Amino acid sequence: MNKSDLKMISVLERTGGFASAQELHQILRREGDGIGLTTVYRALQSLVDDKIVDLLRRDDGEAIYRLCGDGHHHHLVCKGCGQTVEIEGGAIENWAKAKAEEFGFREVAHTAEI
Amino acid sequence: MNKSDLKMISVLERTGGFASAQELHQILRREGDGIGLTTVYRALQSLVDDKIVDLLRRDDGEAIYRLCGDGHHHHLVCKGCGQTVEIEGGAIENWAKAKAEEFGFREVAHTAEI
DNA sequence: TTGGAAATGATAATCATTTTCATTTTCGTG
DNA sequence: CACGAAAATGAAAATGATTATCATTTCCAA
Repeated sequence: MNKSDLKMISVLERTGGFASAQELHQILRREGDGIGLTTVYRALQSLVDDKIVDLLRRDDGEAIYRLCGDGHHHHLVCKGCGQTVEIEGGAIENWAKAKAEEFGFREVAHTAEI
Repeated sequence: MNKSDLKMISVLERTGGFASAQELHQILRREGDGIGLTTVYRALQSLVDDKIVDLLRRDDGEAIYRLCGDGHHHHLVCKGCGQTVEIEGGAIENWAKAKAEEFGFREVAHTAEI
């Protein structure tokens, strides 16, 4: 956990939602931070390894990141107008957990895009 | 729906599971088909547009394709040993549909990774 | 047969991500 | 403080999937 890691956590806290490495790099640059793209990728990878950050994928395959644990939730996104609704995912959690136990899996993680 | 499209459907039928464009191209080449990589990408894109093929993403972001409609299902994949279990997804379907209607969305599509 | 539209594929361009590698910073120890 | 090793950094090049170009070939209706 070095200076760059903390910097990335800070940006992710400020931006809230999801952001790609490239976007996070641009944001930091705009704020006057001369951090390099390489370091951004390295820090994010390190945070993902430490389970501090979640790694997801956009439709085009680009990696996007967000802080873990700020209350797990799901979204409904309209592909037409882009409107987003945040919803609680209790049902899907339970379904996943039940199915996992049924088949003898542990430590279940999941993502759901509706 | 041209000759290349049909060729791609045929390979996808033969390979069964998921495969990337590069892999499908190699398979065809191995079989003596001189089809070009460009055409493979174009045919797959066309099939996705026509809802004949599903486009998913591997963990590393690479696009993988499979035929739609061979019975919709879900998988549990152990991140440790790679073992895969296929399961029916009735519960998650229903949850998605219910939530979508609750918020006034239509034409719901989804993917779930457990 | 023929003329034009659609299909094809080699090649180059794009773009995110990873590697390489030389330089700088950090830090413990004498 | 001074020194050196180890970690961190970032510029630049390499990689690999995907897309855009564009000249050529195949199809097909008139």
